[in-house]
Amino acid sequence: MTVRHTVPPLAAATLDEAVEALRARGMRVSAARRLVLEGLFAAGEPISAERVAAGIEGRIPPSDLASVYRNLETLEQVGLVRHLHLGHGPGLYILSGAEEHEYLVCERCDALRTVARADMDQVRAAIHERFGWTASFTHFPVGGLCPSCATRDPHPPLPARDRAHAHRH
Amino acid sequence: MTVRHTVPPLAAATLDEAVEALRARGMRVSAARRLVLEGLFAAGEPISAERVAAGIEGRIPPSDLASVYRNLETLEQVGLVRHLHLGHGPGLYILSGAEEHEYLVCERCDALRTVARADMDQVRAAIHERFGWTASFTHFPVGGLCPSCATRDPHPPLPARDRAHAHRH
DNA sequence: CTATCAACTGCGAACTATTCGCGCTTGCGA
DNA sequence: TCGCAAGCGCGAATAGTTCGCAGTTGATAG
Repeated sequence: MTVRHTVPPLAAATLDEAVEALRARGMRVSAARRLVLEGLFAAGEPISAERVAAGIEGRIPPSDLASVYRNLETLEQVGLVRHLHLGHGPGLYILSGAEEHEYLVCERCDALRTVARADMDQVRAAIHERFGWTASFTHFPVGGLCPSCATRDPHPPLPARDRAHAHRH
Repeated sequence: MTVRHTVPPLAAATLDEAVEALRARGMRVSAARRLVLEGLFAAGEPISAERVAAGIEGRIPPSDLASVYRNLETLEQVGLVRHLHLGHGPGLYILSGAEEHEYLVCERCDALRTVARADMDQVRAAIHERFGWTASFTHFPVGGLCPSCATRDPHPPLPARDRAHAHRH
């Protein structure tokens, strides 16, 4: 996860394509590495290293967690994989698909919306115009409130799971 | 850091005001708690729990890290404090000032730009119009490339700190 | 087809960030 | 000024991730 988010994405449509990309750079295609790729192809959505190592609910054989992390990092350096953060909890990894995705998360209900990069272009333009920043929501999503949470009371009385100290008697 | 980012902010301009806010909710103002507040007022920028506990380079007496975390959480529940993530590394805490701040980080050079909430309103509007999301960049910043990194080569040849495996012989 | 050897693996331990359990202390209302 | 729950400080636990190292293996040269 220590890979900078400035590596150009390298889209591979299939496992074989990804494998080719690795070989083309003189990198080995070990069993463990191939397994990580298989896992990411099988998952098709952002997934934690832990879940890959555990075998993605039986879809691939379980493997060593440290190796999974190492391979995710390697694949990320190549550009085949990227990671993102959707709130607290572990980092999530995903293949850099042909179509780049960007994300919006609801900080109240954790709803996740995945959008094509192009759908965010107006927003990106607004940011660029105002701040000169070339924004990207692939690493950090757009946070905030989803439509339904925004409509409901935007500030619930209390976070529900802990109301200690919240009284006055 | 487990506090939802949906707690309404509570701005306190001075330590005394913050202390008053706590008392007004029947919460105690212990030495350790006051120290955390003093630290945040002294720092005036997003700061890690670790750094608060260490005494902010001698500006306040050092204190117990677990207590600092507990107090930050408590203060966050009240709305006096919020935290954000600027890349990897520890969460950073800051007082919710009178003027809400939002952030942009450069994912290549780590430059941080702090802007008033109002400055982001056009961007927020663009997001709202397109996705219905009520965006906020206080918890997750806008990621991307700062003006100067975007102008220079947006994809440096390699992340500099690790070019192992990067050859073909 | 086999040997070679650095890349890679798997395992355990280390590390960073954060939280918990618990017995002692203390802020504050009565 | 007393009582006692809120809060403290300490140590241990937990989650997520990385490191060190001895053993294994994929890709190439022969």
